[in-house]
Amino acid sequence: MSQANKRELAATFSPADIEAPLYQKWLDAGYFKADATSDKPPFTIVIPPPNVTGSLHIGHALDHTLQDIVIRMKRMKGFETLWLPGMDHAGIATQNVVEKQLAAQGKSRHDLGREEFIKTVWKWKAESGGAILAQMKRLGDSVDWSRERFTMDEGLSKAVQEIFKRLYDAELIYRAERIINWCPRCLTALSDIEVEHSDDAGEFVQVRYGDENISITVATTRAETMMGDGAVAVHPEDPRYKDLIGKMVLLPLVNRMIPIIADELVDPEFGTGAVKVTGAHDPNDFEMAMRHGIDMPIIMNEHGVMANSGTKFDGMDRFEARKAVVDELRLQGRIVAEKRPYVHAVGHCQRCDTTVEPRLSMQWFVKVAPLAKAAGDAVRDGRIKIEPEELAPRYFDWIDNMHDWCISRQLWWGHQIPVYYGPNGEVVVCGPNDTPPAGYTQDPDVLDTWFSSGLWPFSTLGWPEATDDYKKFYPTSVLVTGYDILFFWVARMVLLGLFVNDGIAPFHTIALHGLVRDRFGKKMSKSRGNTVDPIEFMDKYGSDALRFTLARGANPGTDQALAEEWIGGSRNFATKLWNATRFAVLNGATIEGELPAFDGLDDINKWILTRLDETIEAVDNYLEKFEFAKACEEIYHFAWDDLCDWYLELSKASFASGGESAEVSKRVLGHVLDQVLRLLHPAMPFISEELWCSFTGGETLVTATWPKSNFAMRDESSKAVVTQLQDLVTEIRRFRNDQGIKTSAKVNANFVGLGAHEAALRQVCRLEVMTGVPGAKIEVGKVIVEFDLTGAIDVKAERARLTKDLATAEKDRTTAKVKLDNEGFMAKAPMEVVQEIRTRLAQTTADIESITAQLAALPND
RNA sequence: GGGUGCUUAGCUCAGUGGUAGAGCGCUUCGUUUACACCGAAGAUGUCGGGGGUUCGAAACCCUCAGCGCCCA
Repeated sequence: MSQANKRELAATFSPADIEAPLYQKWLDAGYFKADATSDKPPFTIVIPPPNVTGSLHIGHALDHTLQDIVIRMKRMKGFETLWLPGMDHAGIATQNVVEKQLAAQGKSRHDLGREEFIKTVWKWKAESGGAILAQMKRLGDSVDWSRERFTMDEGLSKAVQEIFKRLYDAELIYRAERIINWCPRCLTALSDIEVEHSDDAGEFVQVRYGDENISITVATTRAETMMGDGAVAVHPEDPRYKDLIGKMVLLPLVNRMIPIIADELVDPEFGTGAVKVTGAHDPNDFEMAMRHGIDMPIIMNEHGVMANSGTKFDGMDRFEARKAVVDELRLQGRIVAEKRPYVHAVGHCQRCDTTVEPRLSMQWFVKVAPLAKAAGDAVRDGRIKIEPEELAPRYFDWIDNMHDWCISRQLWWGHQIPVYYGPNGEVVVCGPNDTPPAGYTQDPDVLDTWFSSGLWPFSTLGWPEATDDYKKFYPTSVLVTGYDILFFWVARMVLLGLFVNDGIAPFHTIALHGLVRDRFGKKMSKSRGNTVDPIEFMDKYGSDALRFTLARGANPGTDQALAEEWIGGSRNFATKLWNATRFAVLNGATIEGELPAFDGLDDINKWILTRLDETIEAVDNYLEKFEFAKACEEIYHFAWDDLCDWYLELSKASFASGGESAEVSKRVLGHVLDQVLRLLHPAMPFISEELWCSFTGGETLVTATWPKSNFAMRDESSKAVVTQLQDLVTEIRRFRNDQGIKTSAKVNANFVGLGAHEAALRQVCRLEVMTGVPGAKIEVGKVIVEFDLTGAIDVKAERARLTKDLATAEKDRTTAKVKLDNEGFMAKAPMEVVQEIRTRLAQTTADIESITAQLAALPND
C-alpha cells in the first residue's frame, strides 16, 4: 500500500468527474487483457455481438452490466478472464441502412454493382458503424479490446467456409426448391423465426368454383392467388364432398379445369370445408400439392406483383389484385359470402414489417434433425445448464420441433455462399483453403447472419486453427443473454458448436435475463413513445447508478420495469457510500496493521463483522447463481442499513472517546469498508474503485482479491445484543418523537438493567446523565429508561403510544394463545415451532403487564 | 388453436408450509460536526375469487376470472 495513492475525496460526489479517467486508467494498465499463456484457470464470456448498425439501448445496458458483474467477480476470484467484444455484420439490417443512404442520392445498389456496393458498406462501417463500442466504454465494460472481432473479419469468414463445407460433406446442408418466407421489399428469403406473426384484419371470402355441371365453394383469405390454383381440396371423410373427390372443376377467371382432391390436412370445420390448393404460394398447399402431384404455377413475381397468370390482373400489386379479383368474382356472381374484417395471423418481415409472401424458390437449407437432437440432448443430459431452468421447456419445445433452416439470403452484404457451379451444372463446395476450378461461378447468395453468429464462441477464438486463445479459452464458460434471442442465436450456437466439437458444448451455462420495460411494466417501443436512453441516464446519474439499478432489478429470466427516479435512488446510494467513506477517513479508519483478534472485540464490532461475513457469503452465492437482484439487495442493505445507519452511528462515541477503543473501531471500520467496496465493485466499478483507492492508497480493485467468507468471524450472540440495542434506540426515538422532543435536543435520562454500550446509546439517542428525579420511563425488554422531563411530559401522547403498544401486544398474545390451545398444533407441530410460540406468549404477556402498569401510573390529563 | 407464466402495499416487484417484505411514492417532524442525493418516526395489504389438503397456506392441489409471453 502506498500512501501516495491516497487522495482526499471531494465534498460532493460527481460521477462525471471520475468515470472517464478511471476507465482510461484501466485500459492503460491493461487489466482487461487476457493472457493465453497464464497458469490461472480460464473464465470466458463472449459478448452477444450487437449489430454494427446499432447503438447502446437499455437492453444492452442490462445485458452488459450483468456480464461485466460476472467477469469482474471472476477476475477478482483469480481466474484468467476473457470477455470478448465484437459486432455482428447484421446482413439485412446493414444492407437496409446503406441502401437507404443510396436512395437519398437517388441510387440503388444495382446502380453500383455488387462489388462497389460491398465496398460502400465497408466504408459505411468504418465511418458510422460500431457507435456502440464507445458507449460500452461509458458503461464500464471490462472487455478485452485487443480481441475485438467482427463477423465479417477474415478469420471468421474462414470459419464460416470451413463449417459450411463440413456440414455439406456430412450431408447436413442441401439445396432444394421449397416454399420459403419471402420479403417482397428486402427481396430475400427469410427463416421461420425472422417472420413475426400478428393478428391482422383481412378478409374472408367464399367463392363458387365450377360450372353448371360441377361446382364447389371454397373459402379463402387470399383470393388473388387463385390464378395459381392447382386443385381444390376437401377432407377425405367429409360427407358433403365425398362424391366430388376425383372430379374436375372449373377454375374461374383463368378458365382452367382443376381436380378436387382429398387430404387429411383440410379442416372440415374451416369455412366451407373446401380449400383452394395454391402450391407455389402457400406452405400448407405446397405440402398437399407435393403429396398429390398437383401443378404449382407461380403467378407472382419477387416484388409481390401479379405476373404470368395470363389474366388482366398481371402487373397489379398483390393487395390491389386481391380487391380486383373479388370485385370481378362478385360481378360474375361467384361470391357466396364475404367477411370483413376477418382477423387472422399474418406474417411480417422482422426487419421492415412488410407482409411476408410464401414463395416457391431454390434455396440452401441446413438439415437440422440430427443437429437439433444433439442440441436438445446436451441440455437434457446436463452438459449445458439453462438458468433459470424454468426457461428450458421453451428451448426444448423449439429445438425438438425445428424445421430445416433456410440459410440462403438474396442479399449482397454477408458471407457469400462458398459453392461454385461448373458449366455443366457441377457443384463444388470450397473450404477456406480450396480454390474453385477455373470457369466456375460462385453462388450469388449470402448466408443468414445467424449462421455466422452461430459460430461466434469459437470463430472469435481462432477456430478452425488450434490457436493459443482457442486452446486456453474454449469452450467458453457462461453465456449471458436475453431470452429473446434464445432461438435466434443461443440455439444455433449450441447446434453448430456441438457439431464442430464432437459433442463438446460451446458453454456450460446459459444465463438468461429478461427485457427492460417501462415503469408500468409495459414493453418499450418507439410507437408507444416510452423508450429511454441509457446514455442520458449515465450523463444524469452516472454509469454506476444505471448499472446498479439494472442489476438490482434483474431476477433470472424475468422482465424488469425501469423508472428514472429509481436510477436516482441508486445515485443516492452511491452518494451515501461516498459520504460514509469520507466520514470513515475523517475518523481515521484504516486497513493497516493486523485486524484485532475477533474474540476480544465488543459486541458492536463483532456484530458488524458477523453481518459482513454473512453478506459476503450471500453475495457470493447469489452471484454464482446469477441472482443479480438478490446480490445487490444484500449489498445495499448491508451498506446502508447495517453499516451507515447503525454501525457508524453506534461507533461515534467510540471514535470520540479516543484511546484503545477508538483504535479498534478504526481498524474494524477500515476492514468492513474495504470488503464492502470489493463486493460492490462488479456492480458499481467506478465509485468503488475511486473510494477504495483514495481510502486505502491501493492501486486498483479490478484485480484485487474477492472477499471470502470466514465463519470464524461470526458471533450469533453479538447479533442478539445489537438487535436489543436497536430496539431500545427505536423505542427511545419513538418516545422522543411522540413527546415532541426535537432530535437535536439533549434529554436527561438513565438506564436501568442495561449492560454495556451505554456511551454508544447516549450518543445515538442524545441522552445526558440524569441527576434529578425521573418524570417518565419506558420499558424495552428488561431495560428501563428513565427520563427527566421536568414534569413536561405529554400525557395524552404517552397514553396513545402505550395504548397502541398494548393493542399490538394483546393481538400477538391472542394469536399465540390460540395456537397453544389447539390440540392438533400441540400434537403435530415441530418442537422448535411450539417453543417459539411459547416464548412469544411469555414475552407478550410480560409486555402487557408492563404496559398496563405504565398506563395506570400516568397522571390524569 | 397449442404451450407457458403471472395476479402480494398507490406503482414496480421479492417472498416454495410457522406473527406479510423491499425500492420508489405518501404523512409528520427535523440542518444532531459523513450525507437534505440526508435523518427519525409513521400510515398503507380479506397476498385475484371460490373450494380443498394441513395443527398451520401468500406458498401445495382443484376450479373460475383477468392479464401477459412464446409457438402455430
